[in-house]
Amino acid sequence: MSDPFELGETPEHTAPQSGGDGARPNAKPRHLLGLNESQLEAVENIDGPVLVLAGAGTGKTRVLTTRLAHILMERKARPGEMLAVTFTNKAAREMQERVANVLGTSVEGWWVGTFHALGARMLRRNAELVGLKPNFTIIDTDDQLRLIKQILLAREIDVKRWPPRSFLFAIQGWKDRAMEPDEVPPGEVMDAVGGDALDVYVDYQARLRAVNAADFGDLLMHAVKVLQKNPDVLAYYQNRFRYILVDEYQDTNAAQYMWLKLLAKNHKNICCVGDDDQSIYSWRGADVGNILSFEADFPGARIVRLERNYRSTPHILGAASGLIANNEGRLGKTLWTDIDDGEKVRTHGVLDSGLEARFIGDEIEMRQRKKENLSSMAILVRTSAQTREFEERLITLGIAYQVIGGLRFYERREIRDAVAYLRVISSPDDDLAFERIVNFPKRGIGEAAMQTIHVHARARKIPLTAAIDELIITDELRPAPRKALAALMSDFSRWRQSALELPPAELCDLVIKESGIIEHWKMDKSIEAPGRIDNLKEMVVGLEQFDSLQNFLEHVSLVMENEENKNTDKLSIMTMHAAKGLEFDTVFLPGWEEGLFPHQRSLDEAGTEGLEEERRLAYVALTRAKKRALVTSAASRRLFGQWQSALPSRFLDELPEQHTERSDLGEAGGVMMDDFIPTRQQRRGPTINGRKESVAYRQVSNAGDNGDLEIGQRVFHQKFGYGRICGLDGDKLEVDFEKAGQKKVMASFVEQV
DNA sequence: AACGGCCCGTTTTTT
DNA sequence: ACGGGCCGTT
Repeated sequence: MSDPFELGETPEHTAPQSGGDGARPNAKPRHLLGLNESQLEAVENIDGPVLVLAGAGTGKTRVLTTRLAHILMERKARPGEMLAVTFTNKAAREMQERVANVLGTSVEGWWVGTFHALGARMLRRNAELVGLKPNFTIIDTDDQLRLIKQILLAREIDVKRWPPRSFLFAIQGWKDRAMEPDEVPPGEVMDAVGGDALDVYVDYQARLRAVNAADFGDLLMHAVKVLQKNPDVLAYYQNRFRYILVDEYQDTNAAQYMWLKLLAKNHKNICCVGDDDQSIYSWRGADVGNILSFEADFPGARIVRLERNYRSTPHILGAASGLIANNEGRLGKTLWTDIDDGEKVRTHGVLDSGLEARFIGDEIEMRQRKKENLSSMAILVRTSAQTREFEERLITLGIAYQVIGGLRFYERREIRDAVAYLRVISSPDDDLAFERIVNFPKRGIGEAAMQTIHVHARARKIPLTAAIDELIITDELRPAPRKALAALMSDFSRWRQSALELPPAELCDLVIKESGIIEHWKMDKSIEAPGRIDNLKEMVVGLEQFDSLQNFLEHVSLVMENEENKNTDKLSIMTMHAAKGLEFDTVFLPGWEEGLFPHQRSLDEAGTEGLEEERRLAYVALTRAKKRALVTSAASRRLFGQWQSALPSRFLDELPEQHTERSDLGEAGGVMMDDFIPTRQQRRGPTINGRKESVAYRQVSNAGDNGDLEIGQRVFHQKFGYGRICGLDGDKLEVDFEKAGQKKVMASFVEQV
C-alpha cells in the first residue's frame, strides 16, 4: 500500500518551490512530472536490483505505481511479464487502481497481489508437485488448531501441559522459513514443545494432504518447494516475470524472500521498497535482516533513499527521528521537509487511564468546536484492550467513532458456520469444514457417533462424509444419530443439486434457512443473536457479486477485508499496527507507560530486539501525524481487572526537548504512588543483556504483602510467568517457573494465582 | 448428548 | 473483567 491518502497529492502539491531535490522541467514524459530527484531515480532505474528506502510519508506509493507504469510505457515489458507483490489485499487493489490511473487504462494480465494470493495461484497450477489437487482448500487458524488438537489426542500428548497453540507456533515458524519436516535443523527439534513438535509437524502435513488442504504458511512454503525441486517450472516463471516489484519489503519473512530470490535469480530485475524503521511484524515471522542485507544478496544493487517527507511538520519529524535514532542496526535515513514549523509534540501525564480518556475526549471536543473533522483525528493504542475506555468516554461525549480492526466479517462465528456449509457443498471431502457443522445446529451427533465415523473413515482412508454414507446403511451407529446423519447427508445432496442450478447467493440463502442456522439464532436470546442474523443476510447480499461458489470460497480464505463506511465523519480508534500506512492531522497516543509501551512481553520475549521493535512502532505511530501529536501516560491503569501502577515510557524521554512540549504529572500523583513507583534511578537501574531487571507494572494493592505466601503456592510473575514457590527467604522467594526455571524473586513482584 | 460452573490466560494480526 | 475451553452433572 500503504499511504492511501497520498492519492490526493497532486503534482503541484509535491513539486518543490525551487532547487535541490526538485522536479525537472518539461523534458520528461508526463507521468514523471512532479517527482523529485530521488523519486525519479527509483522510477527510472528499471534494470537490475534496486532497493528503495522509503521513509514515512515520502511518496512511496507514488514511486511504486509510477515505476510500474513507466516499465509499461517504455515497452520494457508487457503486463503479463510483471509481478508486483504486496502484503495486503488493500495494497494490491490500490496499486492496480493507481497504475490504471497513471496509464489512463486498466492493465490486464499482470500478477499483482499478496504473497499468499500469488503463491496460491502458482500452486493451483502445480498442485500435484506437492501432493495436492488443484482445488485444494485454504484453511485458517481455527482449522489449523482443530487439526493439531486431533493429532495431539491421537498421540496422547497432554494438551494441558503442551497447548496446541505452541505446536502451531513452532510449525508456523518452520513454514515461515520454508522448512519441510525433514529440513528442520536437529538442534531446534528438542527445543520445541517438549520435543514432540517435529512429529506433530509430520502428522499435520500428512493430514493436510489427506484432506487436500493448505494453510497460509503452506501457500508460500509449497510455492518455494515447487520452484526449488522443479527446474522446468522455475525456468518458466523466471522467464515469465521479467520485472519484479515488492512493497513493504521490511515485512518479508524467509520463505517470501526465498521465493523472490528464486524468481529474480536470472535477470535480477527486482525492486524492493521498504523502510527498515517501520518493521513492526517480526513477531509473525518478518525478518528485518532481509532489507538490511539486500546489497549483499543482490550485488551491485542500487540503493535509493526517499528522504523528503511530504506529510508531517518538522517538529513531528524531529521528534520521531530523535526517537528512532536510539535504535542500532539501521540503514539510516534523514527525513526532511519544507513544511512550516507547526506545533511541538505534546506530552501529558495523568493519574489514571480514566482521566486519560477524559483528557483526550476533551481535546477532541475542543478540536471539533474549531470545525476540525473527526475523520482527521485518530487515537492509536498499543493494545486493543485500551480501546474500551475511549469508546466509553466518546459515547458519553456523543462523539462519533469507529474502531478499526477487530473481528473481520468472515471471522465472525455465524459467517464461518455458513461458509463451512458452503465448503462441504462445494467439496464433500472437506473434513475440517464438515466437522465444524456436523452438529451445528444441534442435531444430536455427539462425541460417540463422531468417534465411530472417524474410525471408519481412517480405516477405509476416505473422507468423513463418504464414511457416513457407508455407515448409515449399517447398524454400527445408534438409531438417533444415524437418522440425523442420514437427514444431513440428504440435505447436502439436495443442496449440491441446487448448487448446479442456482446462483451462489440464492443457494446460500436456501442453505442458511434449511440447515436451521437462522432458526438457531432466532431462538437464541442473547443480545448478539439479532446481529448475527443480520450478518448472515449481509453475507447473502455480498455473495451476489460472485458467479461461482468456488470464486467466493477463494475470496473468503484469501481476500477477507473490512469495509468501514467512510461516509460519515468519524474519529478512528485503532492499534498502532493497524495505523501503518495511514495519516491524520491529529494523532492521540495514549498509554505511553513502561510495561504497556514498550510492552513488557516484547521485552521479555525478545530483549533488546523487542525493545527496538517497540521503538519502531512508536516511530510509526508518531509519523502518522501530519500536524500534531499528543502523547499521554497514566500513572495507573486497570490490567486484567487489577489496578496497576506504571512509570512513564522511556520513549517519552527519548523525544528531543526542542520538539516537545511537556506538561507532566507533578507532585499530585506522588501522594498515592510514592510507595510503588520506583525512582528514575531504579528504573534506569540494573540491566541484563540490555533488559531491565525491574518490572514496570506492579500490583498496587498487593505490593509488599506476602503474608500468606507458602511453599507450593502457585504464583505469577510479570517477567517469568507462572511458577510454584519452592523456597522462602524473608521477602525473597525461590520460585520454580514453568518457562524460566528456578529463580529468586522479590515477594512483592509476584501475584498469587 | 447437552447444560452449567470452574480454571486459565489475556500484544501486536495478515493472509 | 472476561471469554473460551474443560469437566462434572443431569
